[in-house]
Amino acid sequence: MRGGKSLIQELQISISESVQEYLEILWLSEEDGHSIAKVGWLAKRLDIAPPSAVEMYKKLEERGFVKYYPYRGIKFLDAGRKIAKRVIRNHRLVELLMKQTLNIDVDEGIACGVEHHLTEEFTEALCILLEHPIKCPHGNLIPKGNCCDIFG
Amino acid sequence: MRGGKSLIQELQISISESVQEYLEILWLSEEDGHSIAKVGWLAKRLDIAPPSAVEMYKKLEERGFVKYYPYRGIKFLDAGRKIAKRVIRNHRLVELLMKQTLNIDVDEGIACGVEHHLTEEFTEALCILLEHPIKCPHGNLIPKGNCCDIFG
DNA sequence: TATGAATATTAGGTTAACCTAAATAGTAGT
DNA sequence: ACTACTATTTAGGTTAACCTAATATTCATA
Repeated sequence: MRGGKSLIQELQISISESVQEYLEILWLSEEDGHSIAKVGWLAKRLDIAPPSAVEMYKKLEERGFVKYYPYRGIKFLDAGRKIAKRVIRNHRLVELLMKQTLNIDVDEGIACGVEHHLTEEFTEALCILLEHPIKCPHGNLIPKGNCCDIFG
Repeated sequence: MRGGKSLIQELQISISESVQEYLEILWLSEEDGHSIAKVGWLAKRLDIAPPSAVEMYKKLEERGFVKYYPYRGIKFLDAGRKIAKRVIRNHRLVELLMKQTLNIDVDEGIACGVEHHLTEEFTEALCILLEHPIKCPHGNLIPKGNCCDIFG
C-alpha cells in the first residue's frame, strides 16, 4: 500500500492471523520444553478441536513452515520459526507497553489481537521506547530484534 | 476471559472486525458530509464489490446498527454509531501513538489492524498519555472518551 | 418524459477456518 | 503380546465474508 516495507513485511500480508496464531502456539510448545509438539497440546491451547489443528498444520507443512510427522507431532522449519518469533516478540512488547508505558493491567486479549498487525518499524520503535527489555511481564523471554543487536 | 470488562466490551466480542470496519466507513461517509451513505461510496472505500456491501449492511440492519433504505443508502442507528465512534477513536489515537510517542511515520495498516482490539481501559490510558488530543495526524477529529469529559 | 448511463440488488458460487462423529494408530499395563 | 485406553486422523458439514454475472432501479439529460 505504501513504499518502504521490507520483503518479509510484504509477505506477511498473505499470512493470516490464524496462521500466525498456529505458529505462535508452536513456539510456546517449544518454550514449554517439548522437542516435538503434539496435536492435542496445540489444539487445547488454540482452543480448537484437534481435527482443526490437524487440518491447519498440514497446510502449514505445504507452505514450508513446519514439518508434520503424522501421529507423532509437529516441528518448526526455519521459515515458520521466523514468523512465530516475530509474533511472540510483538505480543510481549505490547504486554510491556501496557504495563510500563500505559500503567494498566496486562490484557492478553489486546496482546493477542494486536500482535499480528505491527510492522518491524513499529516494533523497533516500541522496543527502543521500552529500552530493549529482556522479559515480558510474565517473565518470558522477548526475542531480540535488529535494534537489540548491539546489546546482544 | 478475565473479570472487570464492561458490558459493551463483552458485547464487542461478538462484533467481528469486519462489522466494525463497515461501521467505521459509514462514520467516514458522515464525516465526508453525506447525510445518507451510498453503497458505491462505501464499497469503494472498503475495497470490496458492491454486492458484498449490500449483503453486510443488510445484516447490520437486522442487528439494529443501521437503517437501510434500498437503492437509496444507509444511515446510522445509535447502536451502530456508538461502535463506529469507538473504532474511529481507537484508530486515531493509535495514529498519534505512532507519530507522537514512537516517532515513526503513521502506518495506516497498523491503525486499521489494531483499532479493533483495544479495550476502553487501554484507550483511556493512551488518551491520557497523549493528553486528550483533539485531532489525529491527518487533522481529523478524535471522538472524546469518558476520560476527556472534564475537558469538554 | 423517454432513454441511456450509472448505481444497486439478486442469484449463485467460492474459500478459509472452524465443527462433530466415526475410524484408525499409538501406548501402557498386565 | 494382548487389551483397553488415549490420541490422532478422516470424512463430511457449517458459516462468514467475500466474489462475478445477471437483473432491476434510479438518475441525468436530451
